[in-house]
Amino acid sequence: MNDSPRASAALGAGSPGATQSDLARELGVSRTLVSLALRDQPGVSADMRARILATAQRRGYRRNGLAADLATRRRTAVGLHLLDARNDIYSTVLRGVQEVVTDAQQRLVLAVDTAPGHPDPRAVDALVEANVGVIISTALTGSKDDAVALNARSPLVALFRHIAGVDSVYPDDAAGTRLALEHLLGLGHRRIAHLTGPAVTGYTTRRDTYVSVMTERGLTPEVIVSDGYSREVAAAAAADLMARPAALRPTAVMTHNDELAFAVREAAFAHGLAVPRDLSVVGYDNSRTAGLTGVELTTVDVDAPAMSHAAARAALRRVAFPAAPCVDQRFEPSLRLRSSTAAPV
Amino acid sequence: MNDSPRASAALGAGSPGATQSDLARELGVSRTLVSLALRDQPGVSADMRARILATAQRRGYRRNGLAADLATRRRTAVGLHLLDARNDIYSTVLRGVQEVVTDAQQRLVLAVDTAPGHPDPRAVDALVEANVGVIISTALTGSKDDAVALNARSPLVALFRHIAGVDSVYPDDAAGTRLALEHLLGLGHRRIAHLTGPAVTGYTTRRDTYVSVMTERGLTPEVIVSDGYSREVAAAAAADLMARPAALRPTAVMTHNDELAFAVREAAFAHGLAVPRDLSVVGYDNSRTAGLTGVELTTVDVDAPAMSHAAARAALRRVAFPAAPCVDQRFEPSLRLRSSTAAPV
DNA sequence: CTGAAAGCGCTTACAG
DNA sequence: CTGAAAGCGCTTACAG
Repeated sequence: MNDSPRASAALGAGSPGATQSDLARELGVSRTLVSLALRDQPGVSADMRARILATAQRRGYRRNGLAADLATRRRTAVGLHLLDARNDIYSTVLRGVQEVVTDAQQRLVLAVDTAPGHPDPRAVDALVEANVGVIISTALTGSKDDAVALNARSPLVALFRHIAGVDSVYPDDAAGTRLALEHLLGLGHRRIAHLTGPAVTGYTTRRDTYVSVMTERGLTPEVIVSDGYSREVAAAAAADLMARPAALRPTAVMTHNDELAFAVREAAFAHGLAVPRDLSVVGYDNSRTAGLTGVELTTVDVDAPAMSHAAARAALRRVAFPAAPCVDQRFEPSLRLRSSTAAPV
Repeated sequence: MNDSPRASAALGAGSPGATQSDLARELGVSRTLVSLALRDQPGVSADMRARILATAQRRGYRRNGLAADLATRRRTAVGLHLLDARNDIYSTVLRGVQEVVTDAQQRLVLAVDTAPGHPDPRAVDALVEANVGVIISTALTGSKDDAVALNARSPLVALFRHIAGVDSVYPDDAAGTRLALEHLLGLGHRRIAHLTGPAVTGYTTRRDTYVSVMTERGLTPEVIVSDGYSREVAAAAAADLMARPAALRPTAVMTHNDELAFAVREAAFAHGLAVPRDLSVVGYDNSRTAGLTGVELTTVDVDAPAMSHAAARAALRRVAFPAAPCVDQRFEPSLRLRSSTAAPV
């Protein structure tokens, strides 16, 4: 019952929140002194500092980080703007960002856009109202001008997208797409479709590159658009594709992300098609699920953990040095070969 | 270039942040009036209100929610304390909570405990310093006393765990475990092992029930402990189990969550065992991954989306009515039969 | 080394 | 309907 320091401290602390004023009053010193001591700033005698710290400890003092930010006129919290947390890749992002931000003892405020393709200004607004000093966004689906304008008001880190004039951490999507496509072409596929999300600005490199590569090779590109980026939403578009007669069906599908690839797989199975025998599927992201036995999705690995760490560090840097030059960090993707692809029969 | 209202608004807004004082000065009125008008409070003439709103709009005024909270001495933000965001189930929780919190126009502050089993007080402290009004925690791995003490300082909503005296939203784990076990027993399994996470207080109902049920039936329970709850960390324990000679190996494994079940599957495959022919596996959570073709994990469905919504509503209620009676919401799990279980050979 | 004053952006009584 | 004053919990010059 008494073996847990946290429990006893909490119990001893009594009701909510002693403030610096409370401590100052109890010790008969000024609030300034308390503030200085608590932050380990110079200008306090060792003796006084020790007394203040001890009292703070005993009273269970907890600093109000928000009030401190307000007084400082600094905004130190990091905002994270996610597209749809159900995608595996965003869990990875969340974890990566959280690790770095927590290490730096900073706050992480979250906003999730639930309607991808129709970016919700409320999500970003909420972050701005929460007074964050920087926003890491994986959901910059607007124009570059929009992003640059937003960046001018509230610093931005674009994750997974490159925007000149804004801190950007992103994969080389042209290279990644080529990798995937060349793999399929090398296998002998010619009817290769591309399943992508809603036609939002930004994040179009994968699609554009797909079209270019196909055209270069004298092949006909076919872009299928899903209403969203989650496997649930994409189910309809995938089902339509699989319902075609064999002659009109692609022999391979490359998707904008792994979630869409899962939708294609499920649709294929539902139509009695085997993967990769009747259909090759290659995803994009190398999410954790892609590697499970029984799934084994060939996919483009963008090293999401590394990119998330980089984005978080860029965010922290931006908060610390508002005038620092823009970060422009491009990651080279690699192809992760698994068993969802094979030569067409 | 000019078709986006957001872009033009942002561009027109100029540099960071007009405050209420700025608006008041520009209009030659008091700050009180501006504050009232902006919050749509009574006591402002329609005319004045319109002028204030228009100016706010034009200047790109953005309310500082933190300063408002400070002035009000109210804490309205919701803190979410997660165990390890990589588990599918936590993505679902995050999404569910976010939906409800966003609808209520509230802030969501996040903390993730990366070292489950060794709960990190920093994570909760960070939330408290962020001045949240309530913390939804899926990671209450301490004693009930600890939780009750914490609750006294900063309101808590226990998600996935029942703690008397604290708002709790949780599955009936005894029933869920029985469902899973009876399914395996009905299939004819007798050597059934249970894979669980680190021996932390809390979240022990599944394990305890497993032991009870096995004992009731005159069978020998065998609890295997993994160092953590993620598939990566559990790989070692799962590999040990699968490396046993067939006679000592269980014919079925029931796990504390789906992540651990995935670890068991992979270990089984790595040892040349087929699921369910050589080994039946039943998970717990019905995460999204469990339903993928090729995975098809039999698992206990706890309806995580519904529980997350309930937890978020409980949190909002607690912020609005600090003295409200405790929520105690128990969900009945159901068994989701898929193809990872079969009769032993 | 210590303290009194002013202010961050907001809201809440209290007067007029 | 409108405004002057005080305060939320903190920090930052500025004096002594």
